[in-house]
Amino acid sequence: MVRSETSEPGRGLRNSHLIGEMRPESLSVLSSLAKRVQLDKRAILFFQQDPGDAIYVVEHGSIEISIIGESGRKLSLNVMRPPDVFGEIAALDGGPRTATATALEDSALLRLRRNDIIRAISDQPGIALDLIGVLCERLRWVSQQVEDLAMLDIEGRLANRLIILHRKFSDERGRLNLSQSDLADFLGATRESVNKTLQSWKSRSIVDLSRGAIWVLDDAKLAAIAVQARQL
Amino acid sequence: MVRSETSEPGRGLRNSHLIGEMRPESLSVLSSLAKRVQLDKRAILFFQQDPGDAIYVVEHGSIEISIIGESGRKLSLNVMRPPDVFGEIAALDGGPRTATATALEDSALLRLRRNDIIRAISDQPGIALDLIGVLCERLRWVSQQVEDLAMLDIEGRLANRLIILHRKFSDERGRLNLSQSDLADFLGATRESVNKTLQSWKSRSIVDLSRGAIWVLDDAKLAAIAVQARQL
DNA sequence: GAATATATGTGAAATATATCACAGATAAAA
DNA sequence: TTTTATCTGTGATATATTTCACATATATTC
Repeated sequence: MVRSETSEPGRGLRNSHLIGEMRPESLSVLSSLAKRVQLDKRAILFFQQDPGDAIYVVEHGSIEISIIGESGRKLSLNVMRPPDVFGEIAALDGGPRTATATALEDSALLRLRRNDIIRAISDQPGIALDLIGVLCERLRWVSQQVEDLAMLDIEGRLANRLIILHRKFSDERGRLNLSQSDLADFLGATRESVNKTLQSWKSRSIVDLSRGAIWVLDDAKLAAIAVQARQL
Repeated sequence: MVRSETSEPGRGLRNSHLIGEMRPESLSVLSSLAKRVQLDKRAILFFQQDPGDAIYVVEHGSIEISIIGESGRKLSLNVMRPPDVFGEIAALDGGPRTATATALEDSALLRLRRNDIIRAISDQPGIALDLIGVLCERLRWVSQQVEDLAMLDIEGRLANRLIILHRKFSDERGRLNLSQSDLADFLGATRESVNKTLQSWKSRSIVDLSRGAIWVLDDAKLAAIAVQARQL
C-alpha cells in the first residue's frame, strides 16, 4: 500500500498549514526531519486502534479521515488536502489512532515521527505552540461535529456539510466531485435520505446534480436552511 | 454569579490532573499565576460563543460543560470535578468558547489567564507538553462522543455513558446521583426514552432506580450491552 | 458494442425515537 | 400539614429515518 518512503525532505512542508502558522525559525528544524511517503489511491495509511507515532502533512492528493464501526458502517470526519496536517493525536500522546486514514487518490505525504517532534520542541519551543494551535483547531472541528449530530436533522446536517465541503473542494466551476454515498458517510445518514433531500433542493434550484457531482447554486439558501435547522 | 476572586494562589493546583502530569519545576511557575474563583450553585462561568481567555482547574465542586442549542435543547458533554481542567480551547487559541460551563454545586476553581500561560511556557517549555497532553485527552473524549452519537442507538449510548458516569461519580455505595433528565442530556435523548431503557434494565437487575439516583448493579452486563450495540 | 459495475432516483414498509398527555411519587416550601 | 414543585413511570400517537426492493442512468471493461 505504502509505495515508497524516501528521506528527501521538503519544500512541501513550507506550504503546510502547520507551517503556515509557524515561525520561520521552527521551519528548518522540522523540514530536516520529515520523510516523504507515497500512497496509491485507496491505500490505507493507518487504521483506528493501530499504534502509531507519526504526524503527517499532505503534499499532494487527499486523505480521508474516518471512523469505521465494527458493523462496517463508516463515518467520514474530514478530508485532508494540501497543506493540511493530520495524525496529531496519536503522534503526540502516544496512544492508538482515533480514526482511519485512507488515500482517496494517489497522494504524497510528509511524515514526522514523535521522537523527532519532541526533540524539535526542545530545540525550538515555539513549535509546541504551533502544535497547540493545530490541536485547538481540531477540537473545534470535532466539537462542531458533535453539536451537529446531536442537534440537527438530516436536512440541517446536509446543509452545513455541503457548505463546508463546497468551500473546500469545489473546482472553479463550482463542481463538487463527491458521490451521494460518500456525502451520506459525512452525515451519519443513508444515501437514500441524502438523495431525497438533494432532490427537493434541486427542485428549488438550490443545487444541481449529476453522477458523482454536486453543484451548489444558491449558497445563501443553504445557509438559511442550516440556520433554521438550529432553531427547531 | 461569580462570588469572589482573590489572588490567593494554590495548593489546589498541586492536586490537579493538569499538574498531575506535570514536571515539578513547572508547578511553581503556574501556581503563582493562578487566581481563585468561587461559584455558587447554578452560576454560569461562561457561555458558548463568549470571548474568554482563561483555563480553569476545579478545586472543589463540579462544573458541567454543555452545548445549548438555539432551541434551548442541552447536550451535556462532561462534568468536571477536582482535579479536572477545562476551558483550554479558548484559553489557548484565543477564539470563542465552544461550550457553556455551569456550576452544578457551590464550587471553587483556579483561573489561569492566557497571557500568563504563554509567558509560563517561555520560562518552562515543558508546560507546553503538558498542555498538549490535556488537549489530546480532550480530543479523544470528544471523538468518542462523535462515534457514539453516529454509531449507537439509545441503549448503546446509555450503557456507555452510564459506565463512565458511574466510574467517575458514584459514591462508595455505588449510588450515582443524577436525575434521568440529566442523564438524557448526556445522550442527546429524551427523558422518556431513557426511562424506558432503564426500566427494562431494572427488570433484568442490571440497575436499580430511585428518585434522583441510579445504582449500577451489573457492570459486566452493561459493558456487554455496549459492545453488542457497536456490532449492529 | 455488449457486458458489467457503479451511481442515482423513488416508492412502500419497518423501526427507532420523539412528542404528548397524564398519573403517581417524592421532595421542598409555605 | 398543606401546598407546590420536581421527578418518575407509561401508554398512545406522530415523525424522522432506515431498510428494502427495484428501475434507470452512467461509466468502465471486455
